[in-house]
Amino acid sequence: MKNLFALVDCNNFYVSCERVFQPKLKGKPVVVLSNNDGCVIARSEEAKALGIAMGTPYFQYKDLIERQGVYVCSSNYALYGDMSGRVMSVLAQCVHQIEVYSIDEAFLFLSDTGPVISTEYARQIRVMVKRWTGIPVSIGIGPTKTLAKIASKVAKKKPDCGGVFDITDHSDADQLLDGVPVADVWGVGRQYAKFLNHRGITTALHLKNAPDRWVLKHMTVMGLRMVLELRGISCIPLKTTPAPKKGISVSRSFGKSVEALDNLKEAIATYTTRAAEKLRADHLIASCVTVFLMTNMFSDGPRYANSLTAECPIPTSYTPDLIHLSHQLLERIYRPGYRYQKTGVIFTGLVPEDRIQLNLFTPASSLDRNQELMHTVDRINGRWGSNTIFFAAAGIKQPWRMRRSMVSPRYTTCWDELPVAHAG
DNA sequence: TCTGGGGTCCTAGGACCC
DNA sequence: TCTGGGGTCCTAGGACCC
Repeated sequence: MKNLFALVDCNNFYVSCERVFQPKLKGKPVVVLSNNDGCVIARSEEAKALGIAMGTPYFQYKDLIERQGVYVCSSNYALYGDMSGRVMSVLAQCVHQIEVYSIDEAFLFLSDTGPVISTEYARQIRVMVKRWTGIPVSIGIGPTKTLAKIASKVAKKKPDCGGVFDITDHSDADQLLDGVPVADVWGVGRQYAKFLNHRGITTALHLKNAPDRWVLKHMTVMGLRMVLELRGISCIPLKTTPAPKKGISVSRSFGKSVEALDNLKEAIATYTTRAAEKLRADHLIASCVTVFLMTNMFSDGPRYANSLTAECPIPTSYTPDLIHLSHQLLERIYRPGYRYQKTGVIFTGLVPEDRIQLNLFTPASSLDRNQELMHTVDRINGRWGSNTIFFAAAGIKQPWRMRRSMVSPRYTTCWDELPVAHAG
């Protein structure tokens, strides 16, 4: 029996989302910025051709961007998340087993008992996704996830392959792997790339042929798994049901640095509120809360970073209790006299909400009341837009809010911002 | 002036126990 | 000079992903 993986990868996903609703951006250089308009996190092909690199701070390109007329978008995750869901639901209709790997990627499992394994079928999937969502994708096929990943990169680069590349069809896969820089292998990041290059392992083929024991010693079992996958031995199975979450966190950099404890408390209350919403959406309660804060680690000036974790008296998803706890933690790590750049909250020890352990002093009825209150708040905010009801602790003016100066409308998730079609 | 956010997994080393 | 051995659990830190 033959089993294969296909990796479906949306091309320049965030840029493609913007282009679906702003067709004037087609064929033009476009970049999408991270939160706070910090760095470039997506680029159109035209922007890549101008030499704009991934992850580089926006301000470094301001001149180039102005000179070349590059169109700039602040990131709009409400839009991208919604578009992602649409792409994934099309894919789910095409195969029996799918792993949604990230906002813009999914692995499909192809076996000869399921849908037909063929580049022809993959091309049909591609056309369907484009027609139904407007998003262009590339598809790579291989005997392991790692090889499917490599194949998808080839699919993007080869002009004549129609967006689909099957590495198992390739007459000389080794020659192909020799053309792939080792840094492009899934699982090889900056540190390993430096280490490997230093030792003469510069291509995917070199890594494939590296001795097992040496790899195990220097790159742990993760490295060995990568090598075996390059050899066509599948070690990383498809995860069709998402693993239960281990943590939920919300953090943001400030639009400009913050010194006052009161402002930090507003920010922490805001992030805690958001994180608690996520908890309840997943029907979870948190046993532990961590709060962290830090100054800007890039700038000169005095630096300070700290974090503190505490256990909840009883695991909960009740926003007021969580804000109370995170404020206590913040006050304990706050030091006056620093210009803070970022703070955040992390919930861990997540358990399903129906497994709540009562303690002796908390009557069950008050928990029910709290739960009902939160449920009502979530429903109202879900219906009328987030922050229709909010906690006073989050503040109103929020001078610390992040920058998002060039954000596009929430075309698909907000009634007031639907795209408008003009006749004639 | 201006450098994202939210996750995962693995390992080494310390604490603790018998 | 010279301080057991082996297991488990937890945490911090480091690597990675998109």
